[in-house]
Amino acid sequence: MKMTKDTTITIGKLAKAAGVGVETVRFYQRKGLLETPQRTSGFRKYTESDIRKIKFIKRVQELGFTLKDAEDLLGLAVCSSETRPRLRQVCNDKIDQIQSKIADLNRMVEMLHQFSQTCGNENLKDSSCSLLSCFENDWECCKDSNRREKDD
Amino acid sequence: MKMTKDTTITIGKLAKAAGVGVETVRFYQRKGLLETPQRTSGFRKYTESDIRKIKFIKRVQELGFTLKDAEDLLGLAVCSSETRPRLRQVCNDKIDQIQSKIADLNRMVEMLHQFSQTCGNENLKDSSCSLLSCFENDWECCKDSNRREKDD
DNA sequence: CTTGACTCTGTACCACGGTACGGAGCGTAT
DNA sequence: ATACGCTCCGTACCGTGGTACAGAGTCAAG
Repeated sequence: MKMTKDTTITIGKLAKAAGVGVETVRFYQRKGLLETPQRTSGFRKYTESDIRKIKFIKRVQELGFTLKDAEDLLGLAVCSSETRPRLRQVCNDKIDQIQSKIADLNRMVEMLHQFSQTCGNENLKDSSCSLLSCFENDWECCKDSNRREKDD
Repeated sequence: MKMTKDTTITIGKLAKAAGVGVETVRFYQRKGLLETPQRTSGFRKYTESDIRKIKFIKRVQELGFTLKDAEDLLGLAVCSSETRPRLRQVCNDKIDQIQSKIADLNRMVEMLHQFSQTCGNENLKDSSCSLLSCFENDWECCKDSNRREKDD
């Protein structure tokens, strides 16, 4: 069955197409991530675009973001001259956020590589290694500098 | 006060030093992330290395990993010829995991940049943009290919 | 030797992101 | 027209990662 722009589907079809449970769809609606759909005699009617939205949400989640983040990003999906400045802001903030995360992840991979090479070496005597101290030496993870403080 | 290798501190000092709540420390202990500490007349005794561990856990979490992941990584902290092969495996799996996440995040930044440039353009007429379709065109996020299937 | 700050245990509660009912109503195929 | 499958709604429950008590014990300073 070819799905056109106007084809409508029920919640079960939507859920299946998007790879989630029916309850999840209703949950997203309650949370405001999916707008309240049209109904035919009480049954929710969905379209292709809802499938895309849900898949989008799931991808965003997989990348370590929250449903709130997903909502923000979905908010970018429709923009007008009114909303544009605010949306650009959200967008740029998100980019910064992601890039700093990428940098952190890269450092983490670095450390794991290093660990794998030095500590995974059969010739080293036992207990001569510690991932923790690897991190300490080269990664700022265990120092207070340049991390957000939390002194009340 | 200079903290030597043998200095012991109470749970409150530990929590403060690591930037978490006392309850969190006890929670990590219950979960097995921190081993059961020595006690003096009922009070838990901690050392510098516990501070490092907790900070490590928090960093790992910030990068989008679970406490279980943090536990695995902490497991790498002490290795012997016995455990080494298994630890290398955990380590390498984690590297793969992180790298695939980095790749995804990079694609996401790409898309947001693109969105910011095309849709953030004041000269475009309203509603001519959609983040969702940006993603659809260039990112595999909304296609089923090369993603884990979920058909039961 | 009292007072105050800390610790102990256990249990309850919280937000997030769902998942799983039960008891209805609806819609289509035979 | 009746059965079967889907949908409705509400509410309850789950795992994760904490947070917040209450009521008791301990330690150190004055």
